[in-house]
Amino acid sequence: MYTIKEVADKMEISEHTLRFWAKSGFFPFLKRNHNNIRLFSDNDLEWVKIVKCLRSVGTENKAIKKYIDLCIIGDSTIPERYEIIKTTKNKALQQMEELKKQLELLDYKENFYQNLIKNNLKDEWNPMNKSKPEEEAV
Amino acid sequence: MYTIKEVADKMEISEHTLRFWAKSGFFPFLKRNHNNIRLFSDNDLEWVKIVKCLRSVGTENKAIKKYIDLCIIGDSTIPERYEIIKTTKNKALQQMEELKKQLELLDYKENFYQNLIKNNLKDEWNPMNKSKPEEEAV
DNA sequence: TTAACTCTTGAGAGTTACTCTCAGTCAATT
DNA sequence: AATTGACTGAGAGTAACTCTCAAGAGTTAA
Repeated sequence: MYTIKEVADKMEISEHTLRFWAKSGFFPFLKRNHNNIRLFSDNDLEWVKIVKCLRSVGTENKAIKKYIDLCIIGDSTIPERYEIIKTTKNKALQQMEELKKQLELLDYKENFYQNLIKNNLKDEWNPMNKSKPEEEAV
Repeated sequence: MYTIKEVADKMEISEHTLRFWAKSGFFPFLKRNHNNIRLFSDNDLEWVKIVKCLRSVGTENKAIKKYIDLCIIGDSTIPERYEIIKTTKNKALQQMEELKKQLELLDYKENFYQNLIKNNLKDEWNPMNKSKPEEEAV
């Protein structure tokens, strides 16, 4: 059993966020001790993991709650949960592609600046820069 | 020259967001026509591109404004801009790793549900499920 | 054993970055 | 002349945190 702080450290999620998620109903089996303090079981950690996963792919909290509720309902909702996971996975793959594209731009910019620095900031008028250098030097 | 709607379509950013970014000072050279309507040049599109890139990697708007301002100041800020790009790139690479990790979990879940469905939802008591199936079936 | 320190709690205010609504302007079409 | 459609700014609304605060336990140090 783990305190909220331990879970926060272990999962790299702030205590605030964990409390917020708990209040949102994301950890339906989370128990408290006699002092009203939340104690996370290993099973609760699995819920934290899946919530973190869904959030990191941009799933809205409302949709996460829906998934959690489907889990609680039980086996009859397995096909629906399967669809949600598939959709989420596709979203993640799309994000991967987008991130790759942005990394290409960042690579380009990195090289661009590196060259300027290597040449002692003197090639302001390389082909990248047209009539008004300061407008182009994005 | 492009209207805000054309840019919105081309770049897959909402008009609202573009106006919000414009008001935030992210497009310092953006001009208007005689009817006060924003007209984006190809150069303005480059600014949209870099802002979209920085945002998609989670850079705060305040930090983006700072980068834009450095661009406007000119050549003396090249080393600083270079550092920003490098830091941003590292952040993007980290996000890539995180996304890969989450994709593994989603793959696992996908297979898990697929198996349940293939076996007509009958293997509720496979090793994944302990004493209380509904608590484990995350 | 009292004081200091740490961890936790809930309530609620504050923040970021949109996102949307609305009333109004303007140009072009019917 | 009336309608349509793109655009405008101001400002309200929203999601998901993020932070502050006062209060209450338990642990440790003098």
